[in-house]
Amino acid sequence: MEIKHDLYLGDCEEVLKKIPDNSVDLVFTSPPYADQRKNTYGGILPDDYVDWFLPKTEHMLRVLKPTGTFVLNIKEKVVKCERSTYILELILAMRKQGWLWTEEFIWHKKNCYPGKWPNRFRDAWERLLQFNKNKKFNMYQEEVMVPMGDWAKIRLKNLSETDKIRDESKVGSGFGKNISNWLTRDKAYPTNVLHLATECNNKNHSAAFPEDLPEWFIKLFTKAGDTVLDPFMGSGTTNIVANRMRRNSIGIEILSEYYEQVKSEISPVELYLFESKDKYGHN
Amino acid sequence: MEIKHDLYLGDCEEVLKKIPDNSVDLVFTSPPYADQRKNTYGGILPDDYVDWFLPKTEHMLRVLKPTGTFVLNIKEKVVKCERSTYILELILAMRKQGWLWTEEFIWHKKNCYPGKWPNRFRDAWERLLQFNKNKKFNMYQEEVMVPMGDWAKIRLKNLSETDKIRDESKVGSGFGKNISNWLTRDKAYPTNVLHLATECNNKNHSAAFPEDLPEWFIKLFTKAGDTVLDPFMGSGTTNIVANRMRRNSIGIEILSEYYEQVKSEISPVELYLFESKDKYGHN
DNA sequence: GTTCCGCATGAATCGATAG
DNA sequence: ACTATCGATTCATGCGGAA
Repeated sequence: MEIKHDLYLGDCEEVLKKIPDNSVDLVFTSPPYADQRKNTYGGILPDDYVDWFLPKTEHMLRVLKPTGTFVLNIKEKVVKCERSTYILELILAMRKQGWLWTEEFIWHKKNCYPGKWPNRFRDAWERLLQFNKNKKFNMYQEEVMVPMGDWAKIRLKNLSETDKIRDESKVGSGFGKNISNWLTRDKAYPTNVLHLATECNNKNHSAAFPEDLPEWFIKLFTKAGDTVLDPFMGSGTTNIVANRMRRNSIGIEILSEYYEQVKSEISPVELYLFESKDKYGHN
Repeated sequence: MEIKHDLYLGDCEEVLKKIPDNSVDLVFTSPPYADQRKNTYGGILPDDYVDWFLPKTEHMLRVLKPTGTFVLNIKEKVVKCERSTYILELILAMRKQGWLWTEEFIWHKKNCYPGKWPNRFRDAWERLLQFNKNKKFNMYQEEVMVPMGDWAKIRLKNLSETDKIRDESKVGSGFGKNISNWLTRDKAYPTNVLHLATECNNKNHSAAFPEDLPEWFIKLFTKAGDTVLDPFMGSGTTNIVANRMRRNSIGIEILSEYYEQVKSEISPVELYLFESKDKYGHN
């Protein structure tokens, strides 16, 4: 299997025009938040954010496959003692553009930024907005299952014969139903709340998010050989993870410093021998 | 100290008119969500929700003291494979009404509703939207501090194996690493993410939220003798907790069944002897 | 007094079936 | 085509009775 990584230096809106329609399986990105990272994109004012962002999502909508997903990591900051509303407005505007707002995941940052203020607590969560083109999209739920709670071990350890027969007793307790399903089960599906530390165990560079974050969504929404796009590449976490997971990736970055750094870390083409038990594939 | 509880039977918009301006320290409520509770509250359509709710928040804005806070517990449901947007629109509309959207807390429901669908995971969080009249408002942060030493001991002892695996599956981040930090400090400020389980009452009596939820916000935003209002009282959790915490309360409920039940549980006036070490006061 | 286990019950959501 | 109802699915928690 051949995995490619296309890294572009330039403004994301311009570069996106070069990418063909319906060619991307997952867009995962964390754009510069309003008024943040002033040095890179010049610091977009909260009031201007929607107008600045919409032309870009227009292109993302075009390049995304019908079965693909767009995951947007973002969190509004506080301006004059209030949460900014530009993300709410962005969601409404993107729906008018044709996106479906499928879900909002919460990233709970277990070790969030420290600080103390008289009128608020530390902000320990960010939004992960899921958008789609269609109601039907690819989702590989089994890839992100988590160990089941301990109660299962304790409760289902020694089931009596009557418990197994309880199928018949129509007391819809839910548990009587298909108890046999539970006997073999040691994993549960996760929820829409993700518990991840913010730790960027990167060597030196500060990434906007930990590798676990793109990894989780790449596992969930793509399979090996698919294509992942990050139009605001930054230090390239998404692309590096995609490479490790044998997904093709496209990265766009406006700052040559970041661009060169990521370029030096990822080789544009990697060859993988066919393996019947592909760690990240779905065979 | 004399604590009063005024319970009203009737439509919340009508009853609110009787309540004087600037008389309430905290509004904590969980209104019927759109399209939910059809059997009891008739079920407001998502498209009609903002228009239905705004006249009520207009009154809440009036009755709230300038230093007071409005906490709104709500979560949009899925309609045709998409999250409804009426809450986003409500926030924008309330700001035009004069509210400040100060913060959004997350209630992480550890035991959320089960189920499995091809295109989404279980919804494990709800919004707790904080609105204020002014940038300056009362906030008693010390009252909700988490006792670190004890918490760490208990937490570590009771920590299940799966918690360890689920949490720490990541880079050697630090489960053991931080223990020493916990032991040295007494208390820590919480964040804007609350971890509470929903109450699963085996009894007849069902509440929309656990008592811990209003308790936390009552501690945070009021002191003993202050006044708490819940315009959608339901089973009266907010008022019952307020009573226990020696806050005056006002409850409004449109269904006589709920109204009578709560009325039988709370006496309208309670007298408390002065105590120098008031468990819930701030002396 | 503990610990253990049976059990009911959730602000759910989708797809199929019925009017 | 469009809405209304119903069945199937799923997991964590606290209560209460038993050991």
